[in-house]
Amino acid sequence: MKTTVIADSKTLDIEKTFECGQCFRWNRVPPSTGETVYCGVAGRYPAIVREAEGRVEITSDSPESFWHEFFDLELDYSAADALFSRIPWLDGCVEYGKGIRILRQDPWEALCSFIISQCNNIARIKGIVERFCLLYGEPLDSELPMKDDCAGPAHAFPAPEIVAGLEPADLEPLRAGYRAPYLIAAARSVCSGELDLEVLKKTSAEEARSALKMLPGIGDKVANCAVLFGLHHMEAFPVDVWIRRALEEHFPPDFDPSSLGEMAGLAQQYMFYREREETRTGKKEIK
DNA sequence: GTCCAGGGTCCCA
DNA sequence: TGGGACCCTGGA
Repeated sequence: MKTTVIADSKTLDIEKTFECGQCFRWNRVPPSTGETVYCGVAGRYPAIVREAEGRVEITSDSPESFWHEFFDLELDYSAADALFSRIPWLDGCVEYGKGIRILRQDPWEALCSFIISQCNNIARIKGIVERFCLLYGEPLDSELPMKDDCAGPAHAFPAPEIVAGLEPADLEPLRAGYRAPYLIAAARSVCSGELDLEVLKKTSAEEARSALKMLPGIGDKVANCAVLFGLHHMEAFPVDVWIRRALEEHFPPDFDPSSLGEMAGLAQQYMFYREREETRTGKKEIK
């Protein structure tokens, strides 16, 4: 177990990164003075991430290189930021969202998380994911001093091999409703080799999207989220109710998000974060 | 207590 | 192309 500094807090803003809706397994620990602390699990590594005095440090068992990759610190966002900053309203989103990183999450976990997300709110999505991990995820050995809402031993995300052997009734405790059969179908497709998520990382975003949409319960939105957040195809641009509202309100009717280029997904996260934060903090009324 | 919307998808007219 | 059904929950 060791603690290492992985970034300055301008490059990586952990609050924005964990709260911009791309991940569901990181929880804020009630704040003590002057620091922001989250705990969660990435892959098989439980971790505590702390931001204070302009630095982000991580306590975990995993090598520093793992976290560099997870937080996408190798990729330079500055050219994309500059491009987005030339577009009215989106320039403000860049300012608002500076420090967001598109996490390199496990593709299977991302796929399941966004299957669960459909027609659901973020608090409930997190609850379902949490119960899923507790019930069917492998308990992880860790000396990490989990505390408060991170209490108890951490669990890995349930492996597709486990989920493939389940029946919808086995998932009833999740209270995932009609989404439960979709999770099982996805797991069976992965286990049979029909759907190979590692291969889809290397194909085009379009090919990956089409392959995912063959599965039941996966339409445009969920497929795009899995492609962006799980496969790290940065040009994917998921359109949900928040983004639709933003596009209608702030862009010309013929605006094509693909004009935002190969990093369009980053713009999507900036927009999503601004829309949600402004609504949450009351700077903006919901229509 | 009721009502409604929540990072959708699918099916059928 | 549009509307309803699908599960369930937190907040108004």
